[in-house]
Amino acid sequence: MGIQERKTRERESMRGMILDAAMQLYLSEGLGSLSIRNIAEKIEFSPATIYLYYRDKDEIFYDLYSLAFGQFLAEQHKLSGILDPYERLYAGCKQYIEWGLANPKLYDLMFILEVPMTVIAEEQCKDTGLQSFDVLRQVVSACVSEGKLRVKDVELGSLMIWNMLHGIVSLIIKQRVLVPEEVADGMSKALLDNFLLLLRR
Amino acid sequence: MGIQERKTRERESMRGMILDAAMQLYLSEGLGSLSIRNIAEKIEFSPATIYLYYRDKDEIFYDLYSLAFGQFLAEQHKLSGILDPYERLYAGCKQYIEWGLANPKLYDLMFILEVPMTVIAEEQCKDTGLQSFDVLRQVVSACVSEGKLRVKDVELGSLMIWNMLHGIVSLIIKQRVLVPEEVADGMSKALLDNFLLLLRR
DNA sequence: CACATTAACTAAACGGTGTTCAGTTTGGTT
DNA sequence: AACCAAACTGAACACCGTTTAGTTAATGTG
Repeated sequence: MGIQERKTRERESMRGMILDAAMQLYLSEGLGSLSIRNIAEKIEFSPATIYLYYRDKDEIFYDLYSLAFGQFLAEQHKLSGILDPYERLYAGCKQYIEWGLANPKLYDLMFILEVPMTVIAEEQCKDTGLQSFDVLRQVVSACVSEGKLRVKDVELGSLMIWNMLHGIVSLIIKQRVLVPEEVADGMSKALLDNFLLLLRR
Repeated sequence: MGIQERKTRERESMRGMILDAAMQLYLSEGLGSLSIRNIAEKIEFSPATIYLYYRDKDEIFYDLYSLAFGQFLAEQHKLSGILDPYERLYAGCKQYIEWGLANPKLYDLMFILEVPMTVIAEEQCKDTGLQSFDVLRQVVSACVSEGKLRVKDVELGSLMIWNMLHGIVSLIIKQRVLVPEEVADGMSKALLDNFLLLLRR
């Protein structure tokens, strides 16, 4: 058992090294420089070695996706202490936008890039996505219960909010809304405020 | 002059062939198969020949982007006959979503993918984007003038609408909202209706 | 018509990519 | 010391975008 455990521990640490190198490379050099060979060079192993720990590049990519999602969810979780549902909703939306604008590459990974889903990972991924959406749905549900939102259907209302948040973040990130970086924050906040004002009962 | 014209005509027709082949390849096989070599094979020329008509792959990519945008704008323009501003706004939004869901690859090109902007193309591209946004801004402005929308600032209001539309389309397209294809249309319509109901005065 | 010039085109190469596989090195067990 | 299995890698394959030198075809000119 001890040996088995050590083996899996070593294996996991190697996967961790690979993933770390990949994330560093992706964040600093961009998607174009995220190659198996570059990762290999960074961790000072041969490219072939990576394939002993990851089936293919997609699997690494999926782990990057999970990593990003984990960071995001951790941030969102910090807001769970806010008791008033509407306050929590507002804070969550605000943080969503700010986090997305502050971490465009991670946001890309989570919501924009084609994450090549392995059959195995697909369920897992669906879960991660749903988990995140559930947080939103619950807070919206609470707001509706207190009669604070002009929302008939919780599902549809939550989706609408998410759509708006994603629209704001992704169009700025992808530079379809051309706005100086220092203005983006203010503008997106104004958009959010106006939108939630419409929703508020 | 006649010769000169014929030359440019031939040149343009060659560019057209390349672009056609590229678009066909992109639509049928996806981004991964859109390679210079594949395009060359399709038009039965050597890969090097393509570089006599296009500086690099990015320039082809930018032309694909323009082509997609042109199609989209043509569709939108068909609605300019609708006189009532709110009707026109509603029809435009509905068409935006339907077009996006029906042409996901083209939508990708226009609003999601990193279009590598050449310095020359950048202004042109900004124009195309602004032109499209202007259509929206004008109709929103008209609606506001008639007092039909709860929108204080036309700019912000237009942006908000676009953000919502883009959110709806892109999250479905990128499969972050997992919904069977036949349901997507109905759901997105419900989202749009609910949203515009909030906006309507 | 014959020759010179120019335009159109391509074969081959360079350095990059993901991935595979035969072969070597290494560490632990008998 | 001999063996074995695990860890690792060099070299290759088939792709990619792009460049360059060189060939072929078309044109203009005497």
